Amino acid sequence: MDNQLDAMFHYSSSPTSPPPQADVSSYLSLNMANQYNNSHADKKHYSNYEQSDVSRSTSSFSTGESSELNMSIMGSGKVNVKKGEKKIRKPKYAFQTRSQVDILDDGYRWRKYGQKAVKNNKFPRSYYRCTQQGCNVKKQVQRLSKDEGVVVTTYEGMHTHPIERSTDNFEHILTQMQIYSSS
DNA sequence: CGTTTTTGACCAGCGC
DNA sequence: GCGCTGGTCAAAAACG
Repeated sequence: MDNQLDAMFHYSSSPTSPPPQADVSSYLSLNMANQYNNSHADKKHYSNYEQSDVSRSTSSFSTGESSELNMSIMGSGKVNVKKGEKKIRKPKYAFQTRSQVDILDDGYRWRKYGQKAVKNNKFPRSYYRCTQQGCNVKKQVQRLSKDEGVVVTTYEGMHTHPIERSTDNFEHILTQMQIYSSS
């Protein structure tokens, strides 16, 4: 199989603050869209994201461990993650890749914390979280029931620590896909 | 034995 | 207000 790679960048509200992941985009010259493309019967609530915000500047997870502690009580619900923030707008970076495997190693260590089956999709969606303390980066992987070979990876937040493994950039990912595909 | 995955339950938001 | 969907937690199982 020819390792074709179709990557698309969805959403982006930081005009003056390119995330670390952006370097990946530069490699493939991804196209940026201003709207989050959901399935068909979407609720388009994703468009609620504001522009100017955040993100990295506010979070600064340096001592963000408290955020996790706050969520210790389920009854209290989630949210309230930011102490001084009133609204929670987190940028998402959807990454659509053509691959038979959903485990695209980007150099970070992820811990799966949930798996839910979504409607209109036969395959469940997996939720991952960066294992590094203080790094609240989340990632979710979903496969399209229509095309098994298409995997949508959505990154949320940005890492505040160096990658343990060699970055490899996207080239290595491509190599990985080749290996998996080859077998 | 420590860490990650699995899985069910739960909560919040939205639509009806 | 109820039901559906999506997102998260947490306990136990699985894995090295």
